[in-house]
Amino acid sequence: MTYNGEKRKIKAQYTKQKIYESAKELFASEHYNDISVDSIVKKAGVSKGSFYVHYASKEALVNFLIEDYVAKIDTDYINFIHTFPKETPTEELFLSLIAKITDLLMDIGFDKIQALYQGQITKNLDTETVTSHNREIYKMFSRLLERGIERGEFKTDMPLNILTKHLMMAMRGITYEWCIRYPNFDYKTEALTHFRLLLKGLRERNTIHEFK
Amino acid sequence: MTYNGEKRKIKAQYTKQKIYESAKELFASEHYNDISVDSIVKKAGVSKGSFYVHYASKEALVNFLIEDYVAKIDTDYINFIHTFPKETPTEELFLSLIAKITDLLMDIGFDKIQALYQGQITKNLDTETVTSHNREIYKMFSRLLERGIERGEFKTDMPLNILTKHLMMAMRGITYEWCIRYPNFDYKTEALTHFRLLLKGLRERNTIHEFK
Amino acid sequence: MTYNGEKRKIKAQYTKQKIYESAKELFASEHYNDISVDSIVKKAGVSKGSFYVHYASKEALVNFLIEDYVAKIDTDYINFIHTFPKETPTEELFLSLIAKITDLLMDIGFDKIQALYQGQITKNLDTETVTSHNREIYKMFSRLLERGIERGEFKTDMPLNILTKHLMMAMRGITYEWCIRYPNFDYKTEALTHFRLLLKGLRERNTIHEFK
Amino acid sequence: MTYNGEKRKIKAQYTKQKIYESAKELFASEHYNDISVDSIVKKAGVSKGSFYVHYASKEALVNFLIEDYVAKIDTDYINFIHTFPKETPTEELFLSLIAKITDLLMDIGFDKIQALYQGQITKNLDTETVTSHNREIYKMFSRLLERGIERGEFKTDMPLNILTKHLMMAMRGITYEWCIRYPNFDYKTEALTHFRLLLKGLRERNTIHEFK
DNA sequence: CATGAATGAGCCTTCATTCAT
DNA sequence: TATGAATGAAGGCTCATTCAT
Repeated sequence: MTYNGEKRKIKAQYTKQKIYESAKELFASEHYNDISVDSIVKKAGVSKGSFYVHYASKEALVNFLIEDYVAKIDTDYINFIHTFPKETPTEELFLSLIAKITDLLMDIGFDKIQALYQGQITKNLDTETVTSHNREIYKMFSRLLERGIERGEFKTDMPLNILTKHLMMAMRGITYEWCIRYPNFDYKTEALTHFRLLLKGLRERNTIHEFK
Repeated sequence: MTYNGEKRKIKAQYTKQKIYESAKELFASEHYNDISVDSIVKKAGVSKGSFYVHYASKEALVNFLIEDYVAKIDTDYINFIHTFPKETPTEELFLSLIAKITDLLMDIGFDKIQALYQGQITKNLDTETVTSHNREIYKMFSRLLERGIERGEFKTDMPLNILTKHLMMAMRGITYEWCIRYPNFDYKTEALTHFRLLLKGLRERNTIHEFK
Repeated sequence: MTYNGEKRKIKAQYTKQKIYESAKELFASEHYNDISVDSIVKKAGVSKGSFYVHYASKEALVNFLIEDYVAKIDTDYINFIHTFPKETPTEELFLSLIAKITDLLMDIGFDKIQALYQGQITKNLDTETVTSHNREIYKMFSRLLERGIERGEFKTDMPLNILTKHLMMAMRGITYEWCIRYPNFDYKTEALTHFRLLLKGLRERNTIHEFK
Repeated sequence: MTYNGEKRKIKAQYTKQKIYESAKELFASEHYNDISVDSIVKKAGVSKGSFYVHYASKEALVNFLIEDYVAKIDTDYINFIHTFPKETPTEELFLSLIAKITDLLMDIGFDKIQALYQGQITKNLDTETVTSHNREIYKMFSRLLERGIERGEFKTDMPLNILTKHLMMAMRGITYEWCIRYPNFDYKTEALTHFRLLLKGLRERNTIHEFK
């Protein structure tokens, strides 16, 4: 390993990064199908050949991009619950989490999220990574539900994991709605309203009749 | 006028149909963006020029495709409620409608619905027809909710139209989920479960605590 | 020749005429290259097949069109000179003729004339007919020049036919200018000014009268 | 930087040149509208993609073609007058300029000029560059007229700029004539004859000298 | 005579990928 | 590593002409 070799490696890394950042920005500002290798390398100020030195294909880069988004989303949830006092009602915690998620996604940017959802349905994108991201949210949802049930706030005859999946599906549904209604859709407010509606059905009560 | 060419007209109609069917099949088997006029005419066994004799543009044909799906969907809802006895609980009616919708969409075919949802988020497609289709479901949902409230089965502090919109959003969300999880997603069952969950929150009861 | 045969002939003539008229209008309203057989038959309300029954090709029809314009232009020149009293100065006659020509061409319409000039330079059009039209103007110019010379108003050391050709070329040049400058070009005024300039060079030196 | 690829650059330039030359030849041998990217690349022996590596569009290439013609035209006028002795009659200077212009245009080639005039009347071409070229000729004409008037050789009651415009129009008219009469039109001779005629009208009346 | 469906070459442009330098 | 010229299939669409009815 010579000094020169080290330098080259660093420079190469820098080039790769430039390509990556350019793609990221384009990904944010345009529709998925409008992004071309040409536009990426032009923005990055590198040659097309360089692109293929660092990434096997356009699709490969896009996959990295997705993973990155996912990683960012995952970042902050982890210790979320611990910031709340123990006596906080679980429903309140839940709605706070929803608010946090919507804030985060809006922070990431509508365009990227739309691209993500487009990608998912177009199947051009690897859903593996996206699914893995959801695992983090899944864990949060699951924990909160568990907490609610343990504390006697929630009651359900569904298995916990099934219930969790449905709440996640609801969250995704709202996000899809945001994607197709933007900008005429108040993402956060609608999400909160929707989850209030959903959680209502989980509340413990003394009613008797159970639907079939 | 003997030069009316009845035979030719029939043959022409056949050609148009062939193109239509080919597009339909491709639409079902491939991703929306992968469908080309070339692929359509090749499959139909006609010339490219022929395509443009019968359809103004590729987009026009796709719109016809969508409209037909939508028309098919609309067909059967109309007299749906009337097939049920008066004493049927509204929640049961509701779930039957959900079952009907999912049956219908599955009947139309996963591929077309996916294309529809793809189109909506990609904004390449005219959402006009789709929106109008939803109006029919909207009316059904709204009517059922009204019925439930009137009969003292449902209770809500939300305005009716807001509530209706949220239920529709939920339905769309489930359908989106179907689109991205297919074939590992039991559309009908999941939809029913999800709406059971949702409707639970609407049930009249004697509980006191109201969230915030 | 049966009655039916007669009727058919008449109807056929009518169809041909309809096609002709439609082409004429399109010729007037659009650029030459934008006229398609499709647009012509659509406007005429006949079938494409009919077009080829009556005209061998698109080009053939266009040639007929040109001939028609030319014929119209020719119509009125013929007895032009005779409407003026014998004592009218030839220069005045000349300028009147220029005014008449420009009036006529403007009456025919800028678009058609432009198409004509376009056609001439693009060589898609048969220049035969156009050339023949010019023969009429040629005759007029030639006669007037002769009159001027005979009456001692004009003087030139050029042969009459050469001189005539140059005046015609000037006329065409002005018209070309009109075509490329339209609508910011006062065709008639500029033509008159230009010919005043040209004719000045022909005036006999000891003549006194200054035109207008 | 050893990956500069000097050789490749040279080869690329050669390719670009090949495309350019092919377009030039087609431009010369065919009608403007018949030139296609396909025909150009076929003649050049390169791929269609290559075309778009070197030129943004077909129109862009055509514009380069025009600009180059124009640039060539502009080249030599500048110091033209100074090559003549001070005592040279202005009319003689004028006719020399006309001769120079016709020589130049013939040198550039009939085909290109025809394309230019075609483009101007078809309005498909940007007239910007063409108009700017004319500015140079305009200046020359204007200067010569001024000289003639100052030296008492010319006399006119028209404003200088109007007169200049008419002379330019005459020049253009002759060139248009050349375009539509070629090859049966002696461009240079006719232009000289025509301007002799025109300038005759400008001569001061008491001057004696008769040009050649 | 009239019809209009059918043709297919042609149009300009885009783009992911390859490879000699 | 880096370059960018070169590729060529593919994209949607136009249009003069033909021909079976």
